[in-house]
Amino acid sequence: MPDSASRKQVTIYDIADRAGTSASTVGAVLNGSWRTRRISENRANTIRKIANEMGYAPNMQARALRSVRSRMIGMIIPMYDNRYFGAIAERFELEARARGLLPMTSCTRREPELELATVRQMLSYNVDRIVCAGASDPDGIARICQAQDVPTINLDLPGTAAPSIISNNYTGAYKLTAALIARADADNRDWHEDFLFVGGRPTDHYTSERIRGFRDAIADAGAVPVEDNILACGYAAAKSKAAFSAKIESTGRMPTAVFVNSTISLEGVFEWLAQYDRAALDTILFGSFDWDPFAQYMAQNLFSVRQDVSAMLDAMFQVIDSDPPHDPKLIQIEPIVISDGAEWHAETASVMKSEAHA
Amino acid sequence: MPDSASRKQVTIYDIADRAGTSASTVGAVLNGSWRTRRISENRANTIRKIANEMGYAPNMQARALRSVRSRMIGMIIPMYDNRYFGAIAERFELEARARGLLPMTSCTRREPELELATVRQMLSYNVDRIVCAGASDPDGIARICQAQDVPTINLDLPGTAAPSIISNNYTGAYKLTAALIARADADNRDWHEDFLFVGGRPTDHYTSERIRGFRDAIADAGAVPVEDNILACGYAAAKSKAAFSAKIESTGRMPTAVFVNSTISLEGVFEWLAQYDRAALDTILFGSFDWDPFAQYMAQNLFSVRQDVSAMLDAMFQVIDSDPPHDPKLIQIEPIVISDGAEWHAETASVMKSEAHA
DNA sequence: CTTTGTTGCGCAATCGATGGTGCAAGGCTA
DNA sequence: TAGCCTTGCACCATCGATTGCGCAACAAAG
Repeated sequence: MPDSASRKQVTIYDIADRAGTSASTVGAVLNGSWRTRRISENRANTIRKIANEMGYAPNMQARALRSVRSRMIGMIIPMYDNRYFGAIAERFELEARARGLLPMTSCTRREPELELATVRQMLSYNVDRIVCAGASDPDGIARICQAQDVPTINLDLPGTAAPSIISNNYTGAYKLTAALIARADADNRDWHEDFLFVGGRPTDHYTSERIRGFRDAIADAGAVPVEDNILACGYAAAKSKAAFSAKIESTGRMPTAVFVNSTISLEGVFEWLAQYDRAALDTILFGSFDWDPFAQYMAQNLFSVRQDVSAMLDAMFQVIDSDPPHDPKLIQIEPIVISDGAEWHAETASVMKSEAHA
Repeated sequence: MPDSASRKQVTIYDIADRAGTSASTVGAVLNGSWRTRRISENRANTIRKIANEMGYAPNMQARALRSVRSRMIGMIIPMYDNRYFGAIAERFELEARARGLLPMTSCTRREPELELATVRQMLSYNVDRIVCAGASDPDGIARICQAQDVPTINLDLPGTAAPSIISNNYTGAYKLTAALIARADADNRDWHEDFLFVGGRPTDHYTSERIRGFRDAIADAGAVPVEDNILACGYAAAKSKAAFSAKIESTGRMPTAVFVNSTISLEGVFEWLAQYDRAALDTILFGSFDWDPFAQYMAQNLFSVRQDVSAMLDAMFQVIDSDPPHDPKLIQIEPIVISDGAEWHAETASVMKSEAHA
């Protein structure tokens, strides 16, 4: 029916013509406000029928222009290259769509400039809300968005200017460390001098919390954390590989246990071992903060922290759905420690001294 | 400056007020059409200065409403849970942004219904173009989009109604199979009866092409492909695990080599081996169609096909940028075989009989 | 001093949906 | 039968950017 050049989309005006009514009536019927506008049941039915026949779909640009709300929700996320962020993106899209929102996710590679540019671009399109997952500067983004009355919410990394939903990195690291210690003790292996922490930046929230959990778990096991064993060398595989390599060279022996701070850093450690000491893959106790299916099968003794993406996103959408809006507050979700594909339960959890924020 | 409720965004009217000119002049200056509208250099400069001061950003909804083009480009993709699609999404966003387009990627979980619904939703927002990556029914989608004059382009899976950029699955599978055979021969191991193909659906394009490459490589090596060894059991890890398990039980021995059709299927195979025969991880020759960093370190002898995402997306954007638009045509990009982290070169490549499409 | 051109810019319609307001027709009461 | 209320709908301004058209001012030409 629509001739190629002239008419691209069916509009309420087209429907109004066919139905012999006005566009405002059609609009009211099709957007659901017809009851309050006192359109008769009959007319509503005819209009809906015609709209169906003609294949009407609202022009969201026009709707957004007029009503200010666009029904789009944006999300920035560092990258898609690990299971954690992949799962976040997937779940986010699912939940957004379930609410009739158009999800717009964009990966910003942990580059602060790109994060800001992307947020500004999203604001240009009048997104109703922005989720900042693992953003470098969530408060800066929140400020820009607040200027345009667009609420934000932080995921994975906390901010002070908007509600934040994050994993409890402290307890996750504590439990992971405790699990490695329990296994080492069970195997009668001495870990006191040979327990490494590899990867991450000491300045970021994740890493500082995880190091705190690592230290506390060691201390609670009656040992003294060896500061030289904490190699917060950055995340990149190449960096963790280099740091691990240097450490091995300087001590001249393999560690008993290694806490690796991110799967990307774990890649580096595994690459080194696959290259220079394959056998060690079966003897070293690995702890990985973040889970990956292959990593899980790779080493004999790998414990992983799997962040509870479901729970995090449920909590986030609960905040989003809430009315009136939440104050900025921090919600921490407990991650899960996994060993051999199953959840690991800390018998030692009770000895944890301080779960509170530092 | 803007009081919270009244003014959310700076508009061309605000700027016009301040500059003492008309909105159309401001609009022309800020969208670049001012030269053809004969606005003086001076005025253009003042307007730009004021726009900067006031932090102007165009309302894309309004622009799209008027000019029909939205400067958004959509992409549907099956999932984010492997490196291949993750890399595609990341690269797509990068290139789109470089062209001033807002990328909108959405994962549709290989569900045809969800794919169509998502496409329709994107059309509602007037996206300028849609990329169908790994879509179940690219031609169906193309038809819907053509009705609204929105061009589509297929990635990863071909269609007939729009240009398609895909990996050469046939040569990839051929080379991967040849690499495994070469290794087995070098090790003096008999593979003739013990070469499995695991994973995928025999009806989909990927799988049928890869099976064809698998068969041809075996035939070209002078053997007869064993049909019972082709376990196209679906992709899911649980399915490949079950199929692999059943095969082992029925033959009572480990295969010499396994061609695994997707990393997700590889997960299932590795899971079974990690559970029941860890030692076999170091003896079986694995071929994985798709690359994963951990899988790469996992087994002693793993060859992977890494699809050339860079080349694919370059080719795709070349088609997108081209004017006049391309006819539907198929562009095949050669994937890369990787062994021990480095590209593997087929000495045997020359014996490949038919690289042509079946 | 009139005609013809050029430069520089403003006016107003337009895209499609929304929602305030107005108004006719019919029913009901006084 | 006038007055009033309810029902049912249409009219029109509006959101912000784009664009065809027109017109004033000034210069150059005749």
